[in-house]
Amino acid sequence: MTQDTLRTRLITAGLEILQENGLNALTLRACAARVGVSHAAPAHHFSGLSGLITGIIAKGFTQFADTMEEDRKAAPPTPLGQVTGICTGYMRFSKEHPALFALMFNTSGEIDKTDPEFAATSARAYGLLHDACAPYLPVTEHPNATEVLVWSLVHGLATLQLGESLKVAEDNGNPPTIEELLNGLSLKVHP
Amino acid sequence: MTQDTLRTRLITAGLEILQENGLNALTLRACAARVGVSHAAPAHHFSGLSGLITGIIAKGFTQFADTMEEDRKAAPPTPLGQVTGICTGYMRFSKEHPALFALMFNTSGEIDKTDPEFAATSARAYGLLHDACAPYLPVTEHPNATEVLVWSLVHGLATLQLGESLKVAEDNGNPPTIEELLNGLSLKVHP
DNA sequence: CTTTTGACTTGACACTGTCAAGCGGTCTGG
DNA sequence: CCAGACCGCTTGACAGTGTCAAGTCAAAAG
Repeated sequence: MTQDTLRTRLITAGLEILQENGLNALTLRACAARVGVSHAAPAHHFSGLSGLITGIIAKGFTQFADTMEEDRKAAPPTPLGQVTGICTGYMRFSKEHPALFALMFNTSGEIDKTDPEFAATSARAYGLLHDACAPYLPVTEHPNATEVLVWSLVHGLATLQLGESLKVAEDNGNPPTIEELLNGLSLKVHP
Repeated sequence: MTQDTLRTRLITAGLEILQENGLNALTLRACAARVGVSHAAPAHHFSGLSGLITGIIAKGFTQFADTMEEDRKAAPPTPLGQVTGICTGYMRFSKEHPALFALMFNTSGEIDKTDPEFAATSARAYGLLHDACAPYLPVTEHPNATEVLVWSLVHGLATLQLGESLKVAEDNGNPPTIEELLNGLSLKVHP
């Protein structure tokens, strides 16, 4: 119990630090200090920094999936409405939690992908996108082509927008929205 | 002269460390040690670690543009051939230099975007993609919609593939290639 | 009541980036 | 010709990081 609450509190502290002070402020010692324990306490609940990060990311994927599901439920029940809702939630999460989003998709490899909690929460997030793409025909002969297309598109847009890379392409105002781009794809539903 | 060569050698050392030992091995002291100077020598040529990283990224964008241009020149001179060549080079660079690619598009914000060398080399890379998309009609009413669509798509695919996130969507073998996905977009050329 | 277990602390270690001071050449001004 | 300033670089220190070993201390177990 005490063990479980400290573990949970450390993850919560990490999420708060991420939100308030950004990615490079996320530190084992900072999490411990925020919770009010010694700097070595986290070692009894996580396998080092990478373990804590894995726990934070697992929790992050839950929030991520919640955000996507929220926007999906508020969208019209048509195939296009559902996938647009998922992608709108995808974009919204990346803007509301930029540091967490960057950490979750960090390719630096400091994350234990065999962690069961991580596997479960990330699978749920992927399942939402998968289901939203299911009504559509594959855009190529590859069976998963449509979901890979949509996922790559929304993820690339979120990442580039977060890094402000897209600003060079915005000679006039804002970039196109994910909703506009999805409309432009003219996806065909399964007959 | 000596100043310029040490600056260049530090950037080269950083690129090598990135390639050989990954992102978290990239260190001011490691770069200095590899070149054979003291740990404080880099401070005379870069404004701290962020300055060195900016220099490495600037050089990285040159290699990035070279890779894209190389594949574009080897592709058929049709609009679809050219944009496919650019995107193939984009994917190839991300696979051949994963750590550098991750660093270049790191949203952690430890990079000085006002650096003139960075601005120049990144602008060249963007220009290649921009030009390859120029023959196509915008996919929405937004004038830059097509290049944002293509850029997001290829960047998302590269990033997700690098982080091995796409593996959950690959029930059967490999994911669709960027070439297949571009074909599936059915982009229309300007009349 | 004693023992043992486990959560947590304390203290140390190597490593990081950054800063101040100093050294040793080279170039300049007289 | 040659003192003095300058500049590239070194040395040494500092706070901060993750990680490990040892110790503390209360609660559970015998």
